[in-house]
Amino acid sequence: MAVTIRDVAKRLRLSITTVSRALDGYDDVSKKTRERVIRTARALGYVPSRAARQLRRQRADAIGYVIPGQAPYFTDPFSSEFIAGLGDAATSHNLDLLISTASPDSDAEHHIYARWTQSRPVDGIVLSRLRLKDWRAKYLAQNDFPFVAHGHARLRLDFPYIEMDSRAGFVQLVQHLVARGHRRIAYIGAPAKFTLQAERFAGYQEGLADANLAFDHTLVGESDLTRTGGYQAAQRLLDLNARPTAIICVNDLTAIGAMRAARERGLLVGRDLAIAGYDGTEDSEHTDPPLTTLKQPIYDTAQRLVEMLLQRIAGNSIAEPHVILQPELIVRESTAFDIAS
Amino acid sequence: MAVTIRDVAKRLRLSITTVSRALDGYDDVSKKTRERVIRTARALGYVPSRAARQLRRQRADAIGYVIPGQAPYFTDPFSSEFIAGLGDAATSHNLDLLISTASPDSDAEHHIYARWTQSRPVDGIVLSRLRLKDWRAKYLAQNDFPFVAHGHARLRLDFPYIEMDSRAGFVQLVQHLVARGHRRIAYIGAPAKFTLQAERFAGYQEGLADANLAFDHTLVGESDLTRTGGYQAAQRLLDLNARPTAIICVNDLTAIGAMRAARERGLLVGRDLAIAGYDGTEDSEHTDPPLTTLKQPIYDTAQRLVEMLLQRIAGNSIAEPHVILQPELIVRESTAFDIAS
DNA sequence: CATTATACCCAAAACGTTTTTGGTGTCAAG
DNA sequence: CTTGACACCAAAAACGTTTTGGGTATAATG
Repeated sequence: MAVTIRDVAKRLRLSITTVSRALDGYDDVSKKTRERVIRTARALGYVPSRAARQLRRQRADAIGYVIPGQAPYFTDPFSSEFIAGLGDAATSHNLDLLISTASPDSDAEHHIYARWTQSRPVDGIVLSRLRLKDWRAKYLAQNDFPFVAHGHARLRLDFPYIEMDSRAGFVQLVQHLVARGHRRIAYIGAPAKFTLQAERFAGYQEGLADANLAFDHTLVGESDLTRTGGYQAAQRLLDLNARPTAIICVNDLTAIGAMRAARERGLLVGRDLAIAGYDGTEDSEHTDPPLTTLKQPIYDTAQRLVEMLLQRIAGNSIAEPHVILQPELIVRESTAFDIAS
Repeated sequence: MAVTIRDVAKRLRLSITTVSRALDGYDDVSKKTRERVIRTARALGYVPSRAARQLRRQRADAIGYVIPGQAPYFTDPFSSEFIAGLGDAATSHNLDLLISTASPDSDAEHHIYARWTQSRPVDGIVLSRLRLKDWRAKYLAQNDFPFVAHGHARLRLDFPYIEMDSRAGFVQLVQHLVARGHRRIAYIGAPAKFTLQAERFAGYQEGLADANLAFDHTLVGESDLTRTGGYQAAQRLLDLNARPTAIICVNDLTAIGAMRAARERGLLVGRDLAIAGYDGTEDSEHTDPPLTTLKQPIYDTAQRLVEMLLQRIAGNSIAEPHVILQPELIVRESTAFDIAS
């Protein structure tokens, strides 16, 4: 059996009250006793029981995150970098991080949020990959449950979030391609329900309009944000009679899949066809050729979100509750060369 | 405030005992009462408090996993697929999954294991990427804390694990390369402390011996299991006077980095240089050219490990406590062609 | 000497469950 | 009528903390 506060108290012939208060640094216990307590507590290897503390304090000292996994491709570098950021921030604040997986709008997803808000194993939740009408945000707001999000929703709700101005990013990306001589620029997006798709697609269209290029819906494909999704969508685009000379992809994984489709058709990416992605994951540095991308600070964002969430849980007002960051355009060889139009 | 068991009892004019036992399906409460209880419990939205239950039952209904993260490259596809497997298995058993990150043998790592074993927010722990003398396995075994592992250690310890016979896999891989005409086959490994390195390196050497090829230590490089690590190690190998014609990499990420180094030197992977990896991640399908690899069932292994861990926690003996699986050699273009030796 | 201030410490309640132990009422058998 | 069995229910203890509301010395002050 683990050593409890009672054991420490008994050993020192003190009350458990005093031990508790000594360890918590209250000033109504003498310096000498406090030191004695701390010393023997450490000697005995005493660590407070999490469950007991939670029960008494009515908080869990834990935060939760549900990976938006989609069988059979869970392995999204965005998620894993995001989780690393959450995890590191959590441990540095002495919190636990609870992880679950559920595909968007599934029963499992509903179930996990219900459980987490009722049974309260977590004090707050981090949301990512928001949807336009995000039931999670609605539900959590309704139940007054603390949460923060990466990205925002199209709802009349006020919650703290960090968002990338990916719209501006994609405008910039289109500009870049136009400057390289591209006129037929395709776009491979994500399902329409995701906010990120709305933003990025709007940026793509705005970029076209700015350059006086007509929007052509046959040049728009859809991916499920995986490599395979990008591969499939690109196959269709590249088999068009009037093939695009450039493809902008909603994320790096999609772009990696698209590059493969291009290679299979004997196209040299960078020369015959430009491809660009979004996220700036480590993947993008090592593709052939290295991938032009819009980089977002995933790890740092995750950390900052945890800080915001903690403020939210503590009931403090947040200095800057709506953060908007600019993605950084990183031009690499996949779009580096002029195209003969 | 959340609704407690007391509220349900009061509403029904029953004791909390009866409510508790009714909900847990004991047979000393009449069918009629049980149904009434269940109905109003649901109507009131009652969910047992996790903390209270944990405290009373002396278990957490949660398992823990520490991601072997290494700043600044956390984004390991192995980990994220592994986590997805753990997460899905956990939710399907109504468990929570606690995640933390720590780099191997760091203070943070010691700290987290101490906390988890003492403060008991988890009932058991899943280990991965074992080390030859793994202090974690030693520590957990000493403290009689339930754990299972992916891979095993070189210690006199008996714990349940699932392991790949990567040694045999690498022998097979060398054979494959030899059959393609390769004679100078290099190897990029991981730090020596990892079991996986010992296994795979041994397989590489054994394969050479089987083919009567001399072992040449200059053909051995070391990576930190990341793309960048592979890139750097491959640079050295490819700048040798007597350059290898094939490079076997300890994992897919390393191989992806090595491919980049090859491209930068104008070498066509598959024709001028063969490269192979290990893991069979989705990455490997989409590289240029697609990567030959040894595939291991990461997701399924994670799920199975959770099952084993639950048996361990319940104190049951495990039918098959030491599982050894064969990785599957997937030959793709990166090693597909004969080399002119 | 009585009073107050100060410094330290403690008993007990509370958090929300589960489990142990025992109690009451009904009915059938002796 | 007594006894035992059975079905149902409840009181209370326990899990290990934190917090509330004192309490007791000792020293300083009037």
